[in-house]
Amino acid sequence: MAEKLSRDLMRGSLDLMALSVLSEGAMYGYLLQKKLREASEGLVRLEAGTLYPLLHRLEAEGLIAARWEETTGRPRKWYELTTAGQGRLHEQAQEWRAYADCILRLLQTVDPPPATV
Amino acid sequence: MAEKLSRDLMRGSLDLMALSVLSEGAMYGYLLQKKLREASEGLVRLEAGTLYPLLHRLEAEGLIAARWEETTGRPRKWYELTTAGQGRLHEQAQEWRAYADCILRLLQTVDPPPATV
DNA sequence: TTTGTATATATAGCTTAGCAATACATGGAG
DNA sequence: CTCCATGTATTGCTAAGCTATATATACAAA
Repeated sequence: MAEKLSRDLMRGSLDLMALSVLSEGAMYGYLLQKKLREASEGLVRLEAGTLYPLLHRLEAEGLIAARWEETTGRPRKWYELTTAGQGRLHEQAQEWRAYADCILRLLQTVDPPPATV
Repeated sequence: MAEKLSRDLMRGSLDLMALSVLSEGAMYGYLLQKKLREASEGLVRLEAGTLYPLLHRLEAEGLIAARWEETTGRPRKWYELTTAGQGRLHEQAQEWRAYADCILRLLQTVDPPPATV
């Protein structure tokens, strides 16, 4: 299992990651947590104290919609992307790519990859 | 001029960016601020209230060393990478690349680029 | 039956990074 | 002389992620 990323590195990208995973389809929190951990190969491990406030915040912003499912077995709160959430996802994805390009360009001058002979 | 990145996006990467720019050579704060802004094409604009506490923090961690230069013109505080700082720079650069790979992989499934015909 | 564990959600409080606002001082241009 | 870019610094605010804690259920093991 890869080492977990530092908390500050993930800051500001967790919204994007959550929206991204949720774009696969409706999901409840605990499942999202596991999916994100698997999709990131263990790099991103959301703690419960991060996960639920995050979901509440996204819901308050109207980016995801929640629905309790209490009939089948254990009660779970299912979330899905709203139209606004899909829009935000694409915006943030684009911003993130620009951001990554910028940093990777910076790092290139610092830590050049081994010359290809 | 490109739009400034959201504050949270940069969080956790500013240390890396500062160390990265400082790896070009000794520099004082105000110059670092400008260099980073130019190198990022305006995406990363450090505010003074971010810049100086950041430098103090890096110095307290022993990653950069400071020296006042008061003889020539305006007094300036020059910083340069320590050996520890160079090590940290390479560590964080590697961590950052892993992080970027992870997110870009996530985004790929979400927002596939237009098919190349 | 009881006990333990993974599942499932939630919140209070702490820490900390980036920022706005403010302060102070200097060099050079007009 | 005045104004502005330069140059460093600090106080206090905000907000995100985390730790710790709380609560409750399904299921398996003893």
